[in-house]
This record gives sequence, C-alpha cells and structure tokens, in this order.
Amino acid sequence: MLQTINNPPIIELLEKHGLRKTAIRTQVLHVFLNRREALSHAEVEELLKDADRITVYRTLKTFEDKGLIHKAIDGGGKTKYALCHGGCSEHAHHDHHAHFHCDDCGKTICLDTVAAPQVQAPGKFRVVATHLVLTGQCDACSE
Amino acid sequence: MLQTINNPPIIELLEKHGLRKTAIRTQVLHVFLNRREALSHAEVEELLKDADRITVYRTLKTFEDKGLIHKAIDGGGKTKYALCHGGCSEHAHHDHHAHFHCDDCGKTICLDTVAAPQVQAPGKFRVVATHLVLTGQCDACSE
DNA sequence: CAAAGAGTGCAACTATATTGCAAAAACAAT
DNA sequence: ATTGTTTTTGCAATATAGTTGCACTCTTTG
Repeated sequence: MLQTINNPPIIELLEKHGLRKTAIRTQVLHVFLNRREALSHAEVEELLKDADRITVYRTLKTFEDKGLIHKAIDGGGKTKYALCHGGCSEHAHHDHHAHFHCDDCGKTICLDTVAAPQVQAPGKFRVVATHLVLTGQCDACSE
Repeated sequence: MLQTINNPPIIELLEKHGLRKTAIRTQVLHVFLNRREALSHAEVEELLKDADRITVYRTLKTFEDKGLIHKAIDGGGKTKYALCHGGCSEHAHHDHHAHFHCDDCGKTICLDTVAAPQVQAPGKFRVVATHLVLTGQCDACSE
C-alpha cells in the first residue's frame, strides 16, 4: 500500500491548491519534485509501482486542472507533465518557457530561461498562447 | 475499390520522391492538396472510406519519411500531418513555419508566414529544430 | 468520531498505433 | 503483352494510451 508522504513542501503545495492530502498525490508530487524532466503517465506509473493506473491518470488530470503541473508539448506521441512554478492556478496556466525534447534519450525538459516569443498571427487568427519546442540533444546526451 | 487518381501534380509529387503510383497514395495526396489544415490519421481515414486503416498509417509514415508531408506539432493528443513545401526530402525536413491550433474547432493550420525563431539554448543543449505552436481561435472561429 | 463529500480501485471500453505474413499490384526487362 | 522481381496492400493479432461508471474507502469538517 502507498503511504502518504509527510513532507512540508509537498503538503503545502496540496493545501495551497485546495487538494486533499492523499497517499497517491503526495507520492506523485514527490516524483515530480525529484525529477527535472517532464514525465508521462507511464513513467509516473513505473516509478510508483503500487499505484493504480487509472488513479494516476486522474491525479495528473487533477493536478493540471488545479495548476500544479502543466502539459509539456514535445511533439512525441505521449502527454507529458512538468511542475508549474508559482503563478499557475486553477484558472490559468502561465508557463511561457520553452520545452526541450531530446531526440536521443526522449526526455523533455523545461527551459525556464528560454521564453516563447510574442508573435503576430496573420489575418483573423487570435493567439491565446504560444509554445516553443526545441528538439535536438540535451545536455546529458551531447557530451 | 479505390481508384488511382491520374492528376499530373499528384503523379509528379510521387515520382519526384521515388514512390510508386498506387490508388491509396494518390487518394491520400489528393486529400492533402484539397485541405488547408493538417490532418490526423483518423481524418484521412474518414475522408477515404474504402481505404484500409493500416495502409493509411503506412502511407502517412512513408510520405513523412520521403519528405512529402511533415508532422504538425499542435499539443493535441493526435499526430497530424501537413503537406511539405518544396525543400523537404528523404533526408531532412525543412519546415520552419509555425503551426496554429484552434481551441474551438480543433484544426491545425500551417502559418507559412510565421517563422519559428532562432533560439539559443542554455549550456550544452544542442538545438537541431525549433517548433512554434500558437493556440487560440483560428480565422474561421474568431468571426 | 460520525457524516458528508472527495478520492480510489476495479472492470470494461474506446482510441491510437505497430508488426508479421500472405496475396495483390507496380514496375522493369524482355 | 508476358514474365519475374520487388513493393505495397489487407487482414489478423497485438501493443500502447486514455476514458467512464460504479461501489468502496479515505479525508475532512463540525
């Protein structure tokens, strides 16, 4: 059985977003806090062997809805998530950084220092959000 | 049964990329040439009722490998493809335009006039390609 | 600590995508 | 046009990703 992790930063994150402190949620947050790359459902599941598949899906969805994690677009087939920084809430995500997808190891990493550009779309297109995706070799794979 | 379409531009496209002229391939190209938005496998299948599901998957894959179409990253769950412009080949894709994903109708459209920026990634990251994805309302939905 | 509401786990199901193999079609050479 | 070679196609089976309904359990609040 999964245990609730009693780690202050994790508990605070959940409280701040109005979420109940359950075993799965603390475990999933723990995983995200200890990884720099974005994680897919399958990866979270792999790291939390005793967690139920469907519950992991729902946990990720809930975290996204409440502003704890955001989807990281990377062009790969799977949805990946990464921790939000302050500023995201139930009502809106504000992650304007680029995501780097490594063609070698497949990892997706948030580049917090690289901002997505402001662009002007032609004609009547109304741009609400901009995503910048870089692909190539990550720092670990380019050695 | 699907018929081979004997349309000069379609035939030329296939010949230029060293592909055999089969019924499915001409039909799939026909579909792409008559749509401005990027298409998912499901959409192509829907438009080509008599085509075999698996063959459509393989046709899309082949076209991508040979440089006729490219994946359009849009942040949605499904792989979408759009026609390449001249300049793409078996060896490399050169589509540096932005893709617009409409939150309302779900369509993904190549914005040929909007270029993905050149960006400098930090540290040892080696950037090979840059993708710019805009989301919001497309010209048709923003009326 | 009990009631109410939220979250979890299981089963069943849908959608998306890939692989192996035999039959069919396209192409090149006669 | 006919044949032989190679590529492509169609079917079956299988893999991977994600969703929904329902009953049970846990967290929270008074």
